[in-house]
Amino acid sequence: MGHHCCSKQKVKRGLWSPEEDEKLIRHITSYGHGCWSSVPKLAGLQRCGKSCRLRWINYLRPDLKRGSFNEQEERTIIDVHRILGNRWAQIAKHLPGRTDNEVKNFWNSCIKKKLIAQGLDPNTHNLLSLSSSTNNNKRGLISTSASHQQPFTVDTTATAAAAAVAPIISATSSLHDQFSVLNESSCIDWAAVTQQLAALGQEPEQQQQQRQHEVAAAACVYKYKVDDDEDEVLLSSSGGEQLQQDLFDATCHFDFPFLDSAFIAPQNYNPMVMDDALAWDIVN
DNA sequence: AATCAGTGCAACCGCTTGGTT
DNA sequence: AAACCAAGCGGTTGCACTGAT
Repeated sequence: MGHHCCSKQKVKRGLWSPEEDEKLIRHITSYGHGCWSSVPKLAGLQRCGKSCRLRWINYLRPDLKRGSFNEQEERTIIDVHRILGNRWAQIAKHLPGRTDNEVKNFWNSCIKKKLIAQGLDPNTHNLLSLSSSTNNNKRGLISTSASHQQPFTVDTTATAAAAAVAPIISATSSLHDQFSVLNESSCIDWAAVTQQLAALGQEPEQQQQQRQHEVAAAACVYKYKVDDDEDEVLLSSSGGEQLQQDLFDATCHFDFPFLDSAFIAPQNYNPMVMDDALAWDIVN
């Protein structure tokens, strides 16, 4: 089966030779790539434009960082994946010098297994035992973020809230059965979560910090709701007020806490939506 | 030494998105 | 509005490499 994009041409497939690499590098550094479909002809390559583009982006680009992922990068991938799901290109944007393909491969070959070994569902980041029940819920809190159709869909039922907060609580070992953080009105009592974190004084500082960031991230996701019909983000406060903003506006100006302790860019983000101010408190 | 299974990664495929005509 | 095209994206495949038997 040939490429539909270049079925007319006789194109080479498979691994690239050093000579082909050199031709592509020479061409792009001299003239830029312009229209990719014209690159093979101009560069003297018997490849399709798509293949050239991929080779350049994933392997030849000079700003690529080679070598294995470090601990910080791994942490970032896990944290961003928890929010965004399998949106590799988006995740890669948080890792300078890394490509979506690289992140995806690293996830599939390494991180996934680590999470499973830790008893976590790599798709939902929930405990494996909880995931089976929440998978039936089409609008699970963080789990549905794996679908790029509705990346921030939120289920505000108590079950979903419990599922969301479970990995955070369970990860703090002794708090396994502390689901009291969920109050009767089906909302997560973030202040209680914070209090319980504070009780973890004996936890190593770094671990404590990580845990706090996880709660902050979960708190943020909890605040996002996607209106299926309008394709807009509703940022809702627990008081029932709603602030509507364009999806892109909202996400573009939002700094996830695990990436930067400075957290949210206040000039672009309305702090009123963080009504219980957990995120501000625990980070600042 | 030969074979086999497992793993990691580069590359491909098909679909979607966005821009242009 | 429809058709077309290029670029981008995520899932999947294929192959080279490695370690175990």
